[in-house]
Amino acid sequence: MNIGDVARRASLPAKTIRYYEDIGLVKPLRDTNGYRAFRDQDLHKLAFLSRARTLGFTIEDCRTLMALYADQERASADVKRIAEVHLTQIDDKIAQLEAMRDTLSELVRSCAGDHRPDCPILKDLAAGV
Amino acid sequence: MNIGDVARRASLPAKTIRYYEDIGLVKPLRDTNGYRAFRDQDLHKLAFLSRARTLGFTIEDCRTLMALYADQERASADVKRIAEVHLTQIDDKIAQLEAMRDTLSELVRSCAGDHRPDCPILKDLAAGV
DNA sequence: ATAAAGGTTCCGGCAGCAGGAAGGTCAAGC
DNA sequence: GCTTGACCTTCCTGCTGCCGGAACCTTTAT
Repeated sequence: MNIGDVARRASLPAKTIRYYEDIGLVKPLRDTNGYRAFRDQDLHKLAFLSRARTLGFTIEDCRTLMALYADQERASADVKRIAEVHLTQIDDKIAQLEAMRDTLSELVRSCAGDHRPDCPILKDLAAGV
Repeated sequence: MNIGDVARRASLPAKTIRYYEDIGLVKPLRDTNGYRAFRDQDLHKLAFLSRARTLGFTIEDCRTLMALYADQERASADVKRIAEVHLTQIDDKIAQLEAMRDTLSELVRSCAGDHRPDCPILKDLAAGV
């Protein structure tokens, strides 16, 4: 398979796949013409990556997860721990965004949004020092 | 005021303040020794920036918001529009993170997390192609 | 023969800073 | 007067996870 094929099948941009090769996440063979030659195993890894990235795992997490996936002797506890830490970070991020949203939506609600200069949003921003 | 003073008062790292000067958000004077000399007006701008960044506005949004703040002829509608767009982006981001969280928490819940290799999390990740 | 649609490498850039090197400056204490 | 330590300065690199584009080669179809 050429890069275009795996790109379509793994739903990843070709650019991203080249980058993943660069950082050693996947190691396709090479045809005599210099084209990357992907095996099923490579496609499988890329699909794994695609899914893991969709779930928000960092590239480094992905690297670890793939190593665990390949290791028949792994303990599911190791996988779970990574997912739990990641989950916590997601929760933190959500909380942070919700705090922004709450403040912002209140400010937006209280702003007339007309031609006049008076604006509670700017007032809030400038309220600091 | 030196950079350390405003850093403390605006709760911003000195590094960040230098960066803001670099990109033209604030223009402190200079003492004869080369030190930045911040006026109250500069401090005020930095506090404004600090608050706006806390609410997640991009630097470019901040630039626009500060211009509107300075413009006595502004229409509050212009400010509100920026805030609304930003709010929408925050909502999108939250929705995306919640989707991740839902999937992930279910996977974490279903994983035994013991010494055995069997792991629903990895199974999900590899389920693609 | 040529053109379109693939592929290749390499370089630069994005946001929003942080870290660190190498050095100048200032106030206090001995 | 000298040192110490806390400031300050500029400059350069690096982070995450790619994307866009240039300049060029290969394959396939007409």
